Amino acid sequence: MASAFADTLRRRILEFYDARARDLPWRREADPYRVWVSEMMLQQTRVEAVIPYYERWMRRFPTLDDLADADVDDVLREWQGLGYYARARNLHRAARLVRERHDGRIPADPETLRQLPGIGDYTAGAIASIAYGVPTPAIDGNVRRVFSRLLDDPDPAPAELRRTVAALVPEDRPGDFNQALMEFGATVCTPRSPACDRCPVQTLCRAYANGTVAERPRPKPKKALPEDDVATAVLVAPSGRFLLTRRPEAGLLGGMWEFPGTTVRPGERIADAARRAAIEALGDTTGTHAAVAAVAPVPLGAVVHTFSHRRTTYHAFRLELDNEPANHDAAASSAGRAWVAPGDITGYALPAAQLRILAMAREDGGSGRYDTGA
DNA sequence: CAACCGTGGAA
DNA sequence: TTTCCAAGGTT
Repeated sequence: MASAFADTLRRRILEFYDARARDLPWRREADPYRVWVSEMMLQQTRVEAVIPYYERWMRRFPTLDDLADADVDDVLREWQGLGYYARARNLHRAARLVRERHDGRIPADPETLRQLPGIGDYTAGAIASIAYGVPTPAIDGNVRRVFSRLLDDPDPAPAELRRTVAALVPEDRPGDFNQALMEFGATVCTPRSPACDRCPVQTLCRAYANGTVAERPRPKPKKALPEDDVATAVLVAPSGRFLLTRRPEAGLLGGMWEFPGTTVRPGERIADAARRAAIEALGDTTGTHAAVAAVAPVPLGAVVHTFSHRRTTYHAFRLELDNEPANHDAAASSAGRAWVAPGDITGYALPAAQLRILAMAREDGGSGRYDTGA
């Protein structure tokens, strides 16, 4: 139906965008690489949180070649604090794939984009429409919410929603239209307390007419967060270096560095678990097991951290070795283990909770202080 | 398809 | 303090 509804919606949403669009760093030029990076960072992440990361990223990796040439550890270091670290790993891997399979040119076709790691339906549509002017929809949480209200549908079916939006995307300004819908959802048709009194499409909104705006879309039932306890060992050498280990690529915080830690077993004393974490992290090749076993773990305190799907309490302990361990080389970091001098810590990508543990370790200052923490 | 995957700001 | 949840993707 090439209806009055469609025409009015297109016109008013684009008028809104022309008048109210925020001046965001990635909107200054439609370079495909810049659009791609911004869309990856914006996945499940607020605009305000992304801006400083985007600016820094573009100074560090100005082009796709700069990114493809970089080590994954440098990429993760740049992503540190932004969360969902698989995004950074996927972006890095995809950059190399683009160079190998697409002659270094980011594809314009949504289906081709969709094949790259980290790019799903939304991101493929966003890159194609914004960077290349391809008339294809880009349906994110904002767009879903906007149409849930416009149609007064508590739970729009993805396939039908896609058809609906696709029929509305204008041939001349597809990227602006997609961004306009998102901008509208983010600044006017917000999840809580939407600004219906200054809504440019209020007269088109069935939920507004029915008084159901606050109930659209229907929220998903929330699940309780599992909790666990992790004993963390801040293992310090006489030189002041401390041990970091790299997490496996798959799973939580994949590829990030951390102080050695282990989940506390039922009935196990937390200090014993911390010592066990240190011993397991040192591996079989070192002769320091006995030394670790003889050291008394000094409690530094606890850090409670809420992830997307679980709450973890890190119980941190300082363990000071009497003798300097052998392998100090940075080359050892390839083995996923590194003795790091305090001044070199900025070279390692650490998750938020680990940075808090590091701060506690520095406050404690070392030998002789016995802060039992919380 | 449901679970997994971070972080921090707002209410 | 707790709850919500944000320009989603992968398995």
